[in-house]
Amino acid sequence: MAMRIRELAAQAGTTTRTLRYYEAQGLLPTGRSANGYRVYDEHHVRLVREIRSLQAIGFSLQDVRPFVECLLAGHESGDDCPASVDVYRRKLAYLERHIAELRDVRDRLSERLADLGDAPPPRCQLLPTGPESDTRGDKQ
Amino acid sequence: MAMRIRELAAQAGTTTRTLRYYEAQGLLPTGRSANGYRVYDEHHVRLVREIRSLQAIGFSLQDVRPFVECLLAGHESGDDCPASVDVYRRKLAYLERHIAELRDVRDRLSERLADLGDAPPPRCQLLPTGPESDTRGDKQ
DNA sequence: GCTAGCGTTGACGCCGGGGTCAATGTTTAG
DNA sequence: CTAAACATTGACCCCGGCGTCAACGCTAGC
Repeated sequence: MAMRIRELAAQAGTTTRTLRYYEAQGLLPTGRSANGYRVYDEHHVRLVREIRSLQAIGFSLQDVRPFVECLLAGHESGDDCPASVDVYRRKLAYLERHIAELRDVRDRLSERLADLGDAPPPRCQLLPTGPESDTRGDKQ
Repeated sequence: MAMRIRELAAQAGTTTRTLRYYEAQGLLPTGRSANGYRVYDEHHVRLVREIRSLQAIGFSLQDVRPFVECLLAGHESGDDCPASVDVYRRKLAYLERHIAELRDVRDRLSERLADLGDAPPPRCQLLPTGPESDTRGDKQ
């Protein structure tokens, strides 16, 4: 089941550039054949898919690292290791905080929107209407 | 009440670099005195504060543009114009979608975390344990 | 032998919102 | 007169996750 980079990209649903980038980030241990070509197999397909799905959930590549190392250490699932679970938990906590904050912003925003119907807009010159009508006498 | 860039930065709680950047983005119409120095007044303080507070809510500088133009058009509040209200509404819609998505992710994540206690981890070689133990015979 | 289509590395570009430096000009206080 | 403290413009740097191009090597089919 050996394959080269283009094939892996196809099977994992990504690009060759991305795979080389993962490798450069230390997330994708890669064998080489005699001519220097990268060689992969179905385990790599699984690994890259894992990375991609974690990314899709919102994990950065740095977040993904523990999962990868867990898989490379021989565990069947990337989240079989405490470091990965930690990442889960931190992400979860971050999500809670973030969701709460966004809700807050949303509430304030919808309140502003609701208030907009009430107050009539009294005109008033805030700035001299633009840079072109230069009626400033700035002698300092 | 005329002031120069450093003073405006202080009053608006930001840096001179940021003010120049806003100006380059067309968000801060700026007068010049005879020596070429930028000249501002209290209206600019108000304007920059408006920009900053909108940014703090999560608006990009592009989002902020309609508010600025609304103020420059002579309205008392930046959200007195339909374009600004539109930005409000789009942001609100975006927030709803985003919050829903994050909640979804959070739920799936906490479910994964909950499942981790159940299944015992059966060992299995996923990849050859690392790049250094090169026991591959890839003659292709 | 030649071309097409793979592969390799290296390097630059992009996006947003500025930080930071450099070289130069101006004003002001001592 | 001079130095400090301000101002100006221009340019490069940062972050993450790649896209894209250049210049080159390998291999297959005709």
